[in-house]
Amino acid sequence: MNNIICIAGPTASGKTALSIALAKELKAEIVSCDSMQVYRRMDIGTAKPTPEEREGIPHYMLDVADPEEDFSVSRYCSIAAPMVDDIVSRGKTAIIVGGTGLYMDALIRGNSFAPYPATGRREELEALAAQEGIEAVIAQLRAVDPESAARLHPSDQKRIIRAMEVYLETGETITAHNLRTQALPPRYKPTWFALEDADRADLYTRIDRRVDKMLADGLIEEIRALLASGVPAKATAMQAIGYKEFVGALQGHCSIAEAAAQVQQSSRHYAKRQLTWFRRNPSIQWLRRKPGFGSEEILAQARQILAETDR
RNA sequence: GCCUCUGUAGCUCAGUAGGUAGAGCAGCGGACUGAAAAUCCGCGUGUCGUUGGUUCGAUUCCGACCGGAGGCA
Repeated sequence: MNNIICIAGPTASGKTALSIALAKELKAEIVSCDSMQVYRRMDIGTAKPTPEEREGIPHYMLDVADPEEDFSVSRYCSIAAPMVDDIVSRGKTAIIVGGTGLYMDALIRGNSFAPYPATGRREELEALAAQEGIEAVIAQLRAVDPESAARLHPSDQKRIIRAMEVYLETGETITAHNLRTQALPPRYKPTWFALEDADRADLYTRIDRRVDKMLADGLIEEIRALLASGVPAKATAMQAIGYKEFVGALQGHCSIAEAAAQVQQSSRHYAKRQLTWFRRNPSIQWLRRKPGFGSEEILAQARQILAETDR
């Protein structure tokens, strides 16, 4: 039974169109898995499906946070998992679709995460790194969790600090935590799909066009409204590609045209990283888009694979 | 028409006192457990414009030619 289907893929690869077409055929409901579409009032720049595009299919995990809030994988899972369970309990299929690989894997595997430090410890560690250098933090980490200290690249300050704070906060090293949680059986056993262009250049062309369209659809106005309503320019949500660059332009750091080119560039890089993430998932069945393929050919591929796995 | 500068990686440019060349960006590959649209790592052969000459050896020196930029008329 395919009562849970995952659709992954890079940005602008056609995930939304496929998910809705499939949902109509299967009478399924859609659970978004996107770290930026969770934010309200960020619609154009996140390519959130519009109410019309949704064609009446129930969508979950869209607009579940305000842009000034900090969101996280763990928060995503804690809201999304009950929704998936609910859909399945009603005898329906849940289609989990999105490009945030970490969120999707965590939701499927049912990962548990070490708690966020509430004590200002992260700030302390960041201050230590700023004053004495990251080596000071690495030295601390090496003393309690030599595996992490060796595994993490010295430049990856974010993960080094996180590894140290997990230990300080919980008394368990992140190495031990990961080993323990990864040994747990996965929460779901979905049918996995991911979209990829046979020719990468086609993807990049689509990305460029999408950015142009976002601008034409009023992305700048959306960002202005966000800033005007008090969303800080440094909020996590404002780190989103397509937002941070135009915020810079609005602050006078560059022209809108230059920012747009930067958004296209960042999106291409991001798409590549997404592909890298999904490629290591051996369960994924790749739907390859050849030049000239429309959504119909992709849907046909998915339909065929589902028919085979359903037997 | 004459003079000067210029032609090296997809792009912008270094460089070789003659021993076939290297940065940034792009591109490609990878990592990833409470910021993930974040964060981080790795990968540089290209007719050195074309063609003659000098030389053991030329991308490097000389000539001609073909592009490009500027100047003088």
